[in-house]
Amino acid sequence: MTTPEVASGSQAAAARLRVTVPSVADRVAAELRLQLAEGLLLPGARLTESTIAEDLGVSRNTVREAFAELAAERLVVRLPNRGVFVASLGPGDVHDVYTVRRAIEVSAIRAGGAPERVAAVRAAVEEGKAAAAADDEEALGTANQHFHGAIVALAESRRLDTMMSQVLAEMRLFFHKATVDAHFYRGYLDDNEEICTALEAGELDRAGSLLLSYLDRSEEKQSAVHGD
Amino acid sequence: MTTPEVASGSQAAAARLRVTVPSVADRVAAELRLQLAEGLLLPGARLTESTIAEDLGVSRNTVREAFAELAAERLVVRLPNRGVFVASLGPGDVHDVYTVRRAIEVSAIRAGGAPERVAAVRAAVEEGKAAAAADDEEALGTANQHFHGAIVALAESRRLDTMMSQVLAEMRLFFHKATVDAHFYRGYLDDNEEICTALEAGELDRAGSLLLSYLDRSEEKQSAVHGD
DNA sequence: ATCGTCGGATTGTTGAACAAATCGCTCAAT
DNA sequence: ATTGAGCGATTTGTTCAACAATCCGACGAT
Repeated sequence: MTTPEVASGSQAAAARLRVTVPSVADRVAAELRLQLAEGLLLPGARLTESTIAEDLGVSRNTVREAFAELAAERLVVRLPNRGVFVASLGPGDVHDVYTVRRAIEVSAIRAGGAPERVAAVRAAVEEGKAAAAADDEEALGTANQHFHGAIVALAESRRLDTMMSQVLAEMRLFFHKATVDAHFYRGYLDDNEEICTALEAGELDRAGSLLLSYLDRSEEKQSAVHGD
Repeated sequence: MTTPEVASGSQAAAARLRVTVPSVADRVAAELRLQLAEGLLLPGARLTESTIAEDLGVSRNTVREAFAELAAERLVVRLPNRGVFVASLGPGDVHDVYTVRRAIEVSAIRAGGAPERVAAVRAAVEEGKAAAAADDEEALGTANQHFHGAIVALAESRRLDTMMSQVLAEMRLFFHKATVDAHFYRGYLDDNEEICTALEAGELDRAGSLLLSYLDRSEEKQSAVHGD
């Protein structure tokens, strides 16, 4: 075979197995992603190429490539000739994001999944309960994300997985405002539990409906926080 | 306001209204996308930076940025230190792509849509019929894509729209093989018709089920063509 | 207050350079 | 015959410096 085994079915595995050091651009992107998630860079903030290049000790061109990555993930917006800014989501975007989540998550749960995938969902539920018992709001938030990530993972679709994680990354951008209410996720614990048991019982349609109603309620709350 | 109206709800409109010449990198990416769609660049083919830079009369760095765009869209795969190659999808990817389509399209049609959006779906159906009458296989294919694009558009979600067009772009990559059978789409005309009328009648669940079965059959055919 | 104009700062793009990695080949050793 | 080391050519990854184009804010004229 003259062409290397590019993509194809085994690409995911190959990419995962391949021993490769992430490029500098990738590491810059990762660093920025981190700062984004930590709320160090607030929505609307400007990212100046030269500044970041100096701060991270890399070339401006490399920063540029990193920006391209982040822009593709919608974490950042590029205004031609004006610069890149941390994406800020308005009410319309909140609805849009939830529309995507409804599509992805409901579809995944409706199709069910292998037992070990279902077990992963259960694990996320327990993780949430533990976090609640420990009064660890931070852990509660990540547990919630694990829960929804596990639901998408039911579909065993590489593309759906990345779409979901991108959407979750987008949401983290404005969660920093939302979590002023410390008990934000607490109310969803029972939802998750109920959805999970329905899933385990094979009542997929019911699980889907529950999930759907959860997402609707969640969207409503988020919209409220976001001055709709 | 110190920060420019970045993103937020009105970003889509702003981006659409803004008078901006696409950057050189964008134009390079567009050109490559075109060649990809035309089948000029076959899956597995290598894209050498310097060659393309010369051919299009741009800098190698600019080509690099274009590659980043295409890689984000999965049209191209980047193998570290080895180069970028036209993505080639294996049987697993076919299933994956259809999983995404099921999620997006079914979700969109189940939620229904504004009358003018439904009308757009109808228009795509008629477009397909006209193409069939004219024996224009090319037009038949694009009409089919318009149909499914219109279905997703029902949801009025910017993100779902771009996800769908990316998936369709991915599919075009291996449609070049699939369309050896000239009557490929012909059989789907009746499906589209039926789905559309169900949609117009407000029978959303039925429309969803029909669409789902269509996608399953379509996947099966594609998998068969792709040496499963 | 509104409207040009001008200067500074930042982005977009280029071209050249160099280290590092990969590939294909030769050639010797087993 | 196969393996493996070595080597040269090619290509990618990254940096740097430069320049045009664009944008922003301030300043000044009306």
